[in-house]
Amino acid sequence: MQTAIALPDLKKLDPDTRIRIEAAVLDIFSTREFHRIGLIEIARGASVSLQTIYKYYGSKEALLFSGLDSWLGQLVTQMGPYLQANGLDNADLKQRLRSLFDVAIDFFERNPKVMQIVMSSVYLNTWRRTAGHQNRDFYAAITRMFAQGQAQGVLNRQVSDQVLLDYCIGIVVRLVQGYISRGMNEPLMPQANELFEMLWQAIAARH
Amino acid sequence: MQTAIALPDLKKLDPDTRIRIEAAVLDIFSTREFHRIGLIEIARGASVSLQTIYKYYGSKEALLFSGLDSWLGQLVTQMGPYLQANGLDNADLKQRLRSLFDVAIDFFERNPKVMQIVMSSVYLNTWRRTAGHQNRDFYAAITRMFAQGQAQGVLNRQVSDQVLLDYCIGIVVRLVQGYISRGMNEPLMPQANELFEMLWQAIAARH
Amino acid sequence: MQTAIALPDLKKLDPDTRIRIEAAVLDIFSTREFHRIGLIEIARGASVSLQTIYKYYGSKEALLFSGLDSWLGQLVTQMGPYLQANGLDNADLKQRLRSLFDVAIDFFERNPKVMQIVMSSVYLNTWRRTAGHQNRDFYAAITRMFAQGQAQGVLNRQVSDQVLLDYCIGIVVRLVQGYISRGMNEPLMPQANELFEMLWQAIAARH
Amino acid sequence: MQTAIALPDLKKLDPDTRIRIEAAVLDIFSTREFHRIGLIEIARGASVSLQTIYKYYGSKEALLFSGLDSWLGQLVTQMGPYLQANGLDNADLKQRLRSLFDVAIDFFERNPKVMQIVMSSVYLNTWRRTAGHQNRDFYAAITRMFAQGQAQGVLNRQVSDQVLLDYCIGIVVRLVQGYISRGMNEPLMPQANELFEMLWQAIAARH
DNA sequence: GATGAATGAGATTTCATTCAT
DNA sequence: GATGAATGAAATCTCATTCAT
Repeated sequence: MQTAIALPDLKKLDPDTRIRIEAAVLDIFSTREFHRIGLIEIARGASVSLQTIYKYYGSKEALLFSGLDSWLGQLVTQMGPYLQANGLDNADLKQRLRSLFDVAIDFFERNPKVMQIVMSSVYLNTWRRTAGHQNRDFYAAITRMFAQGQAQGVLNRQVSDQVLLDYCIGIVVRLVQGYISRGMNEPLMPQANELFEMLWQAIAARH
Repeated sequence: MQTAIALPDLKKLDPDTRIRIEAAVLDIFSTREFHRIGLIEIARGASVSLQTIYKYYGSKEALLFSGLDSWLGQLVTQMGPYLQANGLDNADLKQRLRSLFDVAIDFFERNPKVMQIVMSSVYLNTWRRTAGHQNRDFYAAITRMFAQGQAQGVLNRQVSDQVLLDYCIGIVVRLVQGYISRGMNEPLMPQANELFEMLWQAIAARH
Repeated sequence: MQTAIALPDLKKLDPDTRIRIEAAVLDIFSTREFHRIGLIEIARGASVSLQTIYKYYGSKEALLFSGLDSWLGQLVTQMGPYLQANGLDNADLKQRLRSLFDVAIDFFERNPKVMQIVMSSVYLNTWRRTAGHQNRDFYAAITRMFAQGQAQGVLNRQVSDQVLLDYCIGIVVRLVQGYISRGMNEPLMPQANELFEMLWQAIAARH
Repeated sequence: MQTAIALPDLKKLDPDTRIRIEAAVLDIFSTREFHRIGLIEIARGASVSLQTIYKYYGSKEALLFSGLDSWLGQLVTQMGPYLQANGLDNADLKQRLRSLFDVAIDFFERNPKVMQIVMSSVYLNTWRRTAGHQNRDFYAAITRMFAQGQAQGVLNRQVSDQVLLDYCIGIVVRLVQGYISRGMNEPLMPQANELFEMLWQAIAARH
């Protein structure tokens, strides 16, 4: 009977304090596993008291997920322009997906700690259950995008839009993980053309 | 200064006991997050004493990774025939990859708990650091396979063999995760033809 | 190195507010142990802010002792007439002690909460260290009274005046405590004649 | 709705450990008020872990009361011979009360910390509610003793046996408190003859 | 191999006290 | 005077890990 972890009300938290806390979360949770991290460490890292953290975040898990949501929110924000577009033609779709791809790759190359957190601390399961608003909106928008692409015959119709999305996310996530675990040499952006083209081959309609 | 977790010496452990322990690990670690699971629960589930677990596995983390390694070892074993092949031609490569794809999909559909553990308990980072023997061999073998494919011009040469592998693993892992988080309705095997073809489009050489 | 708790300066506190605070202290501290009582409870009970309490009383302990001092001050006030008398003969002394006894018994029967505070919240030690003005004066006056009684041969000279006082206080306090812990049935006043006579037998000079 | 604090099961606690814990409780709780004492201090003082204390005592309050009960149990044990006597005549009763008086005075002079705990940390109210076995038995036995004394006309019949007991306890407790707060100079034992005679005058039947 | 007890660490909560507004 | 937020400290609990039997 696993319940979604409610994201706390952070509106009343001093923005500056919030920034310090989220920075500490990013810094620390990206270095070690969840259970090897003590909240006092986070508190000290953010120069706040443990109680402040508990007041606004409620629990260790909620703190982590809230932080994660915040950063991924930034990613989603950057993706916004390419998600919302309305007049949608074939060329456009590929172009927009390419932009989304670039935004994602670029985001994680500039914020590898976010992916490191996902890799070292986040339980994908629990995370998905979390009520990330941006998460929800993002999924809705991008799923719609894929569905339209299929309707127009640009994208593969043999599989569901969900599956198309899985290919994209699976590839992007793994590329970034590989980049990080190979020590962050060989950045991905320079190869973006080719990398995206491969992705596109996977999901495009085949005549 | 993160050290790899040494996999313990399980040879002396009564095989029957070991089976009970690994079954309990699979059952329990697949239900909740790592830090929400108590080892007594595992011990009771396997009808062994806590000390037996500590004696042979050494720590909670090692227990989990050891179990994971064991199951993934089964996967690798099933993949064996298609990895080792020597006389290798073009048609053959696609065929073998397809077989590997099928083995993987089939394995996770029959053992969803293994993937659930990966999703809910495993820190990908730490896991990778783990000295999984089969892991190592598997990576070596499959990387060689991709490299050969590239050498023969069957696979895309614009990117490294590592990246080709990332595409494959990223896609398979995400497909299975999606299958599970969508409630394990819509099995993947029936769509395997199309799913693999999409994957192949991504990694195949484009003329 | 235990320091006496300074009683705060309450002159500037609005008398009405002060009454409400002391009433709340009496009500609440008489129900539970000191450490089970939160100051917010007191603040709310008195309809004042926490800061008002801190401003005028300084600490939880000081608040309690200040209240206690205030009520015991009332007791001492009522005792005043019998303490100050100057022309002092034998009959007079017994009479005056009897009056003091009656005043005390009557006071605690009408204000059982005061004794309940002593029983449930007060650390006798700390309390004694407290700079209760009335306390000091009272002790001085009554000790003088006993000393005079001994000088005149009315009271037992084998022991110090301090000890005589201990007998009186010990008996009165315990009688009231018994009355309260037996549920405040069987009031003491109706038996005051006999109860005091017993006390008198203890401290009177024996020929 | 105040419930009595259940005294924990200490049978399984290593006797040596128990002694160290009770010694630490006696030492530390006698110095400061209950809420100024941290359990870690006790734990360190007894060279045990906090968890051991929680396991066997359950809470800070229970720890204190358990210790108190243990020491007062020693007092009751020493009183035993004089409480149980069966052939009971007049002279005997006074003699036995005198012995009890001596035992009590002597006990507290040798263990002033026990009384200091009562004075500085114990909430008399809560304490009384505590299920001290020895407590209960002691009260039963001594009350019976007083009742018999009244029946034989040796003790004052104008008041209840309860009240007689209150006089005795009130006097003894206050004498000891006075002894301690006057710095434990002037020991009480040398004056025991006179002190007890005064007490006896209070409770004996007057012809 | 097992069983029981002890320990250290850290999560979480409550609260006195302090500060800024 | 008041209100809201922050802090430090300590109570309490759970659990991985270790030890002794």
